[in-house]
Amino acid sequence: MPTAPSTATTSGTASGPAAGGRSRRDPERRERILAAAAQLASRRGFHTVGMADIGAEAGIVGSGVYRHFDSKTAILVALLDRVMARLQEGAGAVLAGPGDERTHLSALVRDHIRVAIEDRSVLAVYHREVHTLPEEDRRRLRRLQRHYLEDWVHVLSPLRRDLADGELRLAVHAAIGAIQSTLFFRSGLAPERLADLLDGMAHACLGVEPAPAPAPGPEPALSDSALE
Amino acid sequence: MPTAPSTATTSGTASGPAAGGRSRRDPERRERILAAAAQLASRRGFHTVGMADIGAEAGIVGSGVYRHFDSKTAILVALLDRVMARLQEGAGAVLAGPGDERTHLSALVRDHIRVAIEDRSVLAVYHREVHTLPEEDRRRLRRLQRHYLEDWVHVLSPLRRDLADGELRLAVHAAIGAIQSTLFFRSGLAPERLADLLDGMAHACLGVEPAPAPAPGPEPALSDSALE
DNA sequence: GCCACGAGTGAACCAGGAATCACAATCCAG
DNA sequence: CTGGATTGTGATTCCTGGTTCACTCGTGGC
Repeated sequence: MPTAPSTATTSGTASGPAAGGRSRRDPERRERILAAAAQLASRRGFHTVGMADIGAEAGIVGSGVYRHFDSKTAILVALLDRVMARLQEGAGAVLAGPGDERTHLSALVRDHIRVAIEDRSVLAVYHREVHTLPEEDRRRLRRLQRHYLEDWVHVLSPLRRDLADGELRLAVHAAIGAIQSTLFFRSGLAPERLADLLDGMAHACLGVEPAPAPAPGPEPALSDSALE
Repeated sequence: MPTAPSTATTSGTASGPAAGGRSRRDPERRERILAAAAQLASRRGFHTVGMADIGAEAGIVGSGVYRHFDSKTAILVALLDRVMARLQEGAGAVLAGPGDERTHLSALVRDHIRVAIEDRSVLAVYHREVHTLPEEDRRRLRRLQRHYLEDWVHVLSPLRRDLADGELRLAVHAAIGAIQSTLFFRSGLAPERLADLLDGMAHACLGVEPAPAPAPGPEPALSDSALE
């Protein structure tokens, strides 16, 4: 019925302008959408959540999402790009700082753990969905990922002269695998304890004694990131 | 057009009975389908591969798959059920055998590595797709998975009296995470070397010295399983 | 040899969900 | 205060891909 469109459409649902408490027009809607997508995708898998779901979780209707993203996959790409960027920045900062290889390596480990805890769900989505991306984006992200890994290998290499190149890579993958195992189950441990244990096991995989912890900077509260 | 159905339908395509070389009617078509699904899903993600793809890879047409499986998800369930069963059988055999806790734990590690190498792609699919399953199947598989993990924890517990319950679980997850990291990249290493390194790192995560290797049974050639 | 049945095929069906559109409400600039 | 740009909405379109169906072919038992 294209005619008579004004049959109390807006007042029909309970979620009118007065619903919830948030204003209708939200300046950080885009962030909310990303958070919603990350949350839902990490729980149910990206392809099983619809635009309607994402919208609903972000406080708008499905089609409204297209005001902020060109397509569904654009959301995914934005999400994965962001988490990859976080990892890179962290690694960059570590390697730019002072210290020998061992200190650097331990700092890399700690930073990865930090991201795994803070950006838990996004990193989980990354791990599960990179390979479903369209050719181009996948290639790009994979390249970044390779660079990131190369940083680890480069630092680990002088500490493990006994390992060949492929073996170094394997060790790095395993260490990261150990860390990221925490993405897929609820340990219930306190964040600090969790981080410590992961730290120990990652170092164990790498076969390197952890360097003494550096002076901890301003400590942001650990949670599942600003995104959520 | 229900009438006049005989417009040279069969002779149209070039893929007549003489195509390929395999006989048209294949007694192990079902296995071929599972292998195809595992292969494709591990590479591109289960939801991005269509029935047509699976069929094609298995040597038949898309709709033909329904002669062997009720639905697309039925294929996935069959796949995941099978790999979970493999893990369970392995663990069952280990625990039924002789030896103390350390021997058992090392055997569990080795068996998981075996499955990770032999059933590589299926295990990868499991890891990425369990949570997309319909409620019921997911619950069932998760329960089995929990039991399997409980076996590990139960054996590890007396060897790591210093760890609390949640911490034991974390260690087990991390060890398995380290092992399964091999599912997601090509190390290029020889299978034996790969297995040895993974063995070492898994034990390192668990904080337990590996028990001496048992007498190796009849050694089946390592490859990506009979499925592929 | 013949018949029944299982496996395979191509076409058609159909649902669900991504994307589009016209319109309403809101906010901001001038 | 007012007009334009922006954000949100509901309905509509459109298309991909899973599923069904009528039919054919090859095989194995009688």
